[in-house]
Amino acid sequence: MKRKTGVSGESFQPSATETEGAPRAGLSCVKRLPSYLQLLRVLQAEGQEYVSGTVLAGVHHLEPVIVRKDLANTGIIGTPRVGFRVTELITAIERFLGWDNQTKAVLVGVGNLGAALLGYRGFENFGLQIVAAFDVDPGKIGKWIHGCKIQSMNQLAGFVRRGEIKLGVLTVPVEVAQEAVDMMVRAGIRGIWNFTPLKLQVPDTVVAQKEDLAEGLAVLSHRLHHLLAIRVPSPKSALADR
Amino acid sequence: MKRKTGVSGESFQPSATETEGAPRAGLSCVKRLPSYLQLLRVLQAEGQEYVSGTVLAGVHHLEPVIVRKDLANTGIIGTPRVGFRVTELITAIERFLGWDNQTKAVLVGVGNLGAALLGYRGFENFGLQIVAAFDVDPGKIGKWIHGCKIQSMNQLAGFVRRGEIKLGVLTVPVEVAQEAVDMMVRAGIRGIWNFTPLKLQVPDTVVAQKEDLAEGLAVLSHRLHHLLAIRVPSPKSALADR
DNA sequence: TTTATATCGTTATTGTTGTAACGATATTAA
DNA sequence: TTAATATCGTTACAACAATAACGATATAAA
Repeated sequence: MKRKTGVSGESFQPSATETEGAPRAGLSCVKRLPSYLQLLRVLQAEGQEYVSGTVLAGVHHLEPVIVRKDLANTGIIGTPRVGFRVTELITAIERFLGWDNQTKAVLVGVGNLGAALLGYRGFENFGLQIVAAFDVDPGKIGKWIHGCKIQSMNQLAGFVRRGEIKLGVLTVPVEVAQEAVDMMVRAGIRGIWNFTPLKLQVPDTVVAQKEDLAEGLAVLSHRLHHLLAIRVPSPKSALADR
Repeated sequence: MKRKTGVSGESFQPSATETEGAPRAGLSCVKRLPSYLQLLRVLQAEGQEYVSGTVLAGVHHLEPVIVRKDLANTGIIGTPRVGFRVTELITAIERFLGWDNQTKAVLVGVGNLGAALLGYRGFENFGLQIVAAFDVDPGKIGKWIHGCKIQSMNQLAGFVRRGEIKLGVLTVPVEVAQEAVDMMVRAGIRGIWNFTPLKLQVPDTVVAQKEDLAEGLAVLSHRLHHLLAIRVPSPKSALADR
């Protein structure tokens, strides 16, 4: 196994800013890892012991080499002609993403979206465990939604400190988003998953990740627009294919 | 047009691999446009007549030149020292994204997430109008959610054909996702906004856009992981900043 | 044993996206 | 009128991501 330290291939980044050791994977890699993980869990359940990068690539319509590079970032090593050990690979990806231990999180803002996220079981697969929900609406406080008691915003800071919660899900109306964020930051939250369309102001000791549905919709609209413009809309052709 | 004495020649322009006219905007551009639009609507409501790319950039923490390039893709032309006319800019972006006319859409799968999306008012700002919802659960069929009647999947094809619906929102459980998609495609749906973690199989007369929450969460986890690893977790420091 | 082949890991090349630089232009101020 | 300046649009350059190419290695077949 070769261990080149700073060759063009993989280590971008002005180096000195990062901590040693980690090859600093690209963003696109990080985004693809969960989809591998999802499939790997299925394979594990089926009792598959090994899986090749080629197979992973096929399912997700990617080039095998991309998969191999992505996986290399997690530190795993495969064997030629065989592939990767499924259990090992799951562990490697989970550790790389910080999903090896369930991360406790609070949810702020129990509207339509907030309630839906509380009810979403899938987060357990992504190392996320929403342990409490907060809102300002007296009509909601005290009620239970999907096994989670809704508490007053006044109780946020205490709860976060006591539980050493590091992660917050932000699903409040955009008008009060920054205010809510300030409270979360003061309470000690270090990462915010932002479902509002606002660019949040946070100190650089906190990371904010914006989840913007409009982005995906824009891409879809734009592509659909082109598609409909290019090919004459003929319902027949859509039928023929599969 | 300038004539620089470049050594490397002029083989740089995006060159017309695409259908005539459009300079073929990048994906990243398309993703940013909605956030500009959101702010522009606010400015319009405030009665602002002009806005500069610099201001737009400042709000979203982007470089002004990126904004100018993005806007250039929509075909708008600004005036130096003044900026862009707000109303014109809104129109240009909406037309570019295909949001100038409300696009009717159906939603398939009224679970937690589906119901939440039905209740989300914001889509009207994105040219999207969900006009019907479908599910297989007899317990849900016939009920109304957020002003939308839930219908049986058997009624999907007829409804889509009669209304000439082109867009579908997919919020079914992953196990039945492909099956639902096949029905949608046969009915004449041309664009699918996919909220399941499955890579859909669609003919190339249909575009499928995957909306993957796990992606964003992965990025957040990974960044948070690094942040917590680098700086010693000290609640004090988080307080100090803003 | 030898050969064929699927797959791995790495490096090289090409393409796409972001940043920097710069001339052009409209408003404001001297 | 002239000078200063903010902003626009474009081009040149740099950083990142995807693709292509290639040697290395483990299994299977001859």
